[in-house]
Amino acid sequence: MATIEDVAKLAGLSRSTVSRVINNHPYVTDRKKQLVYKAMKELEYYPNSSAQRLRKQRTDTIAVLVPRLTNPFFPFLIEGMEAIAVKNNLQLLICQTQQDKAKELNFLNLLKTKQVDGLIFTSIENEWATIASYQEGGPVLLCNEYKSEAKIPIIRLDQIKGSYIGARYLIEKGHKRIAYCGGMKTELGADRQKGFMNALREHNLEISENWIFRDLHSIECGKKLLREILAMEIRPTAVFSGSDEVGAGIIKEAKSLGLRIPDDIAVLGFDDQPIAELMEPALTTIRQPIKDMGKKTMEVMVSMLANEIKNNEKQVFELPIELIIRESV
Amino acid sequence: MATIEDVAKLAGLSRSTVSRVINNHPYVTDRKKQLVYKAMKELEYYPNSSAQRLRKQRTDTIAVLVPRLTNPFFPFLIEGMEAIAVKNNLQLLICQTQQDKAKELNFLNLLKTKQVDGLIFTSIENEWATIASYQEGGPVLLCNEYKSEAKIPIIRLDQIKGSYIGARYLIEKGHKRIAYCGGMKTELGADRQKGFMNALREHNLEISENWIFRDLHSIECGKKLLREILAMEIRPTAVFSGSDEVGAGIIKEAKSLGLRIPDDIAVLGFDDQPIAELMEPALTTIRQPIKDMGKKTMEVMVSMLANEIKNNEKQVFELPIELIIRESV
DNA sequence: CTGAAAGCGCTAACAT
DNA sequence: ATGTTAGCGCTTTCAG
Repeated sequence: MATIEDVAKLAGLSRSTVSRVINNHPYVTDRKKQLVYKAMKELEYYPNSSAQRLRKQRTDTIAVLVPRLTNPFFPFLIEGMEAIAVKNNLQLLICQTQQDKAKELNFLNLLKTKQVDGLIFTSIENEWATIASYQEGGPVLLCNEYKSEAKIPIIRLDQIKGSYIGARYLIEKGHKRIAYCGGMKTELGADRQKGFMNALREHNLEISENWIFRDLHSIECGKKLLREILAMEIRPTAVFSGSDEVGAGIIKEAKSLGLRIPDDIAVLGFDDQPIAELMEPALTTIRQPIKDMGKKTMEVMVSMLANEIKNNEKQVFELPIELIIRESV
Repeated sequence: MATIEDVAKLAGLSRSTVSRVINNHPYVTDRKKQLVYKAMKELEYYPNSSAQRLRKQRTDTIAVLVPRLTNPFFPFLIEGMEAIAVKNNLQLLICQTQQDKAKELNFLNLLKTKQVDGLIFTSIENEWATIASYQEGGPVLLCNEYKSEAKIPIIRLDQIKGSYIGARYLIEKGHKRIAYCGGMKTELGADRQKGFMNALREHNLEISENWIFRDLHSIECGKKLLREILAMEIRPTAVFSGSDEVGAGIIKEAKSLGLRIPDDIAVLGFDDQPIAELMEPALTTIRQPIKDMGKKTMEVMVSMLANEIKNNEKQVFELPIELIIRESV
């Protein structure tokens, strides 16, 4: 493989000049520029990116930590991020944590080993205190999930409001016994539950402990949840399902058991993913502006790389969330 | 940031020795090893990956070109690849071509600039002749889509057989007028159509040109396709839809127009993605062993990196394909 | 078993 | 406007 030296020799110039044309620096005569181009072409020269990175102390790469790509939420989020990244000549390194603490920590080393210039969390597995120490490696920011202790930019939705309007809608439709499905390990999960509870409290409704389901994410989980509900003596009449996947599973299982939706049981989704609209009945759900959130996140990252936004300053960017009314409630 | 030099000084040793312990070389006294570990910890030292790459002339990274991550087929494929990659200390660089020729070509430069050691195509936008010249940069292989001219390993399914068994099943169910949906730009698309046609020919059936649909991929496309079919004078009674997304769109639209499936129109999907089972009626489809294909692909890549499989030798690995009978046919 | 030294390929002062 | 030079941080001969 040809090196910059080979190009310089063939063009009869110095390495510096070749480097200048590679990097589009000014002050190079057109004539010499052509000479360089010709030599590069002749030798099929391509700059070695490791050498460039080592020398420039910059990789123009951003790590994006996601739990898994098979959850369609994240590909959409990435699509938004990438749209802005390409405009700024940044490359994304997509890292699947598989919800594994050790893997997440491992990916943080990308920052320490200078393999990436910045890092974006879209989910958080470890304690924030553990993660915080990695910040020296470069800009770190939070998208989607968040920790209020984190002194960094956060791009998120108002989850309290989201679940509040969802729950209120269920109540307005006459439901008094509503099951809730959502995690409590994350702050996002806690906020969602808070919003849900706020709506219930406003209407003097209560929720019994066994109507609360934790850590359900998949279609299968939704099916199982429905079966559990059906086995209860006092059954909820509606489920706040926390994700469109779980909601879809509930609907699917309900129908195969001969239940009518929303008459026998109402289902509210979360996210507004493609399946929401495909279900029969179509899933009423809470829409998150996923792609916009991705875009905004990358815009903030770009600003941080340009030092326009400080690394260690808390700053919350909140995007709107809305209820999409279909047929399942 | 601390460098290897700092660690060496603090430990009272040479850079070479420190490097040896970083890379787990034999022949380092335990005592000195401990000294090094202690110093590394004290200085919070992490090796600079650009420097390592430059020196080792290796990145332990494989580029994976996919059209887009929002098509759920690809996240599953990647999941399979990654399972094998992590076991072999390889990192994946996931690249979305967005089905753009120029973007695809651009990603090929990752090989020339030595940013990755190998590259995997899961879709192909450019002519093979254009792509072939990039092979010098390192192992290149084809997964899912293929070009028979390509003199490299190919991991694929028997698409001719897949669509043949699908079409035969439709015929066995009594359908004589079957619409076909699929691309012709790729060899994969051509093979699928070939298998489909084979089945028709065996049963002396014909297909009229306007029952053939091209380049449909999304749910929306499926909906539109159904409307077009309904506007025809002589309507097909079944659709070979080429993907579960398109199939789902057809079903959704059919139901909202009050048609019964499969009585009024039968639908056959392709892939067996999660939505296939969720649809009402559930989608009969042709299952591709996506995850296994990903795994096999990465296994072959590992062999190529170890020079166990030659770079420029054609070799086809074919995985099984099967019909999943549900309710839509 | 350990250290000295060379150099991977590139860019950016600095000098002219 | 161009060339000279000094590294970026690391690994790997080679010697001992």
